[in-house]
Amino acid sequence: MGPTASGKTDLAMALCDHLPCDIISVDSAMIYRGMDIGTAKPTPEELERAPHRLIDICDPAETYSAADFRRDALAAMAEITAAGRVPLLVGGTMMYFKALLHGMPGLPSASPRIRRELEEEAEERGWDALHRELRRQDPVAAERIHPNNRQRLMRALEVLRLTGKPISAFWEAETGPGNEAAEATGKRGDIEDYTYFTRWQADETSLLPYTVVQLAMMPPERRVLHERIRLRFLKMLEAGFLEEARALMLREDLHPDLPSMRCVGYRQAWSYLSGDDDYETFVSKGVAATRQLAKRQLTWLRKWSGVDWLDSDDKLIVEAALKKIRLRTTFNFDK
RNA sequence: GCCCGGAUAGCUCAGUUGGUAGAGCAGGGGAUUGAAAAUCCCCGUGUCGGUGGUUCGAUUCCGCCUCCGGGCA
Repeated sequence: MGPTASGKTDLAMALCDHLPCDIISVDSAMIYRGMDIGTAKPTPEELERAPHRLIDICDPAETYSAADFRRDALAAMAEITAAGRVPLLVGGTMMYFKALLHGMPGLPSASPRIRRELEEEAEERGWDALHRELRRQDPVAAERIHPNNRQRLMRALEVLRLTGKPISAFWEAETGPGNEAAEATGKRGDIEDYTYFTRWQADETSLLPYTVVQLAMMPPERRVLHERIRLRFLKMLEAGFLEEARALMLREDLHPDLPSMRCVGYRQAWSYLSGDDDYETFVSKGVAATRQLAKRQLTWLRKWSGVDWLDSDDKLIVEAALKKIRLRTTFNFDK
């Protein structure tokens, strides 16, 4: 784990030279085909050397979710371990790590139809009215969801309409065993991807049937990371990032509101290529958006429990990582 | 050389009828339960270019100086 541009891919590939590992990407942007340069995806040569799973699994017109990731990652981990090897999960999408480690309550999948309806209602009645509706039907959720946060507000109302239950009941279900709401939900036939774990333990990683070693990497100083981010963005431009973005834009079926096109860099490239920003503005916005992403990733990591920290500037980072792995696991890597 | 504008937060600028100032962006902190590289919340002291003068008090008015635009020679 680590913020963008901290060097996760390099370390992971080096670890593969020492350990019988197969890599699983934990990255909500690298899942998209045709989005290579801007996502800092490993090169074809690197992928040849160290194959990554869960890369290039979606078309940019598609959506993917944390729950999809959890399902796919668990399947990949089962395959890898069945082959006697060790899954190495590498990425910076902390929500995916969380979904994998802690599980997800049995919530219904997104419904484009209901989201469209809610958008239309908001158009007529205003978003405040929708928040007041949530406050009436699910005061617990309304308390935790800021009225300005339309995305979450919409999700809470969506769950309410799909299941007739407040989303907060599912949150509570996750933190205790044998919860009534969770069990009731489990019996519903219209709920997909039922992944709720009734087994609940205090240990943060206990939901997975694996020994988990969590390594987080980051430069000791933020400004070092900022400089790496700037240089990497300039490198992407040299490598033809704008041509890649233009090719996506030329597709009739893609638009700027898609999750894929909202990815850092692609969103700013879209504005530039549409003529909304000049080149200089595009570059500075792209770099700033990447810094902001790194900041949010660090907010997750700072409070993450059970991580071993690595200094990404450390020349001996591979050795340091190996040491921590040996310390925390009984797996015999020498065999 | 002369004339006219500018000079205020890291950047772009607003403002102060004279009582030491505030927006956007950037930056920092936080939240995060099926869009998460998403979405949202909170955080604003800076010799108001320098220096003299007027004034109880100047970032604000006046003089000079420096720098940056633009114009005229």
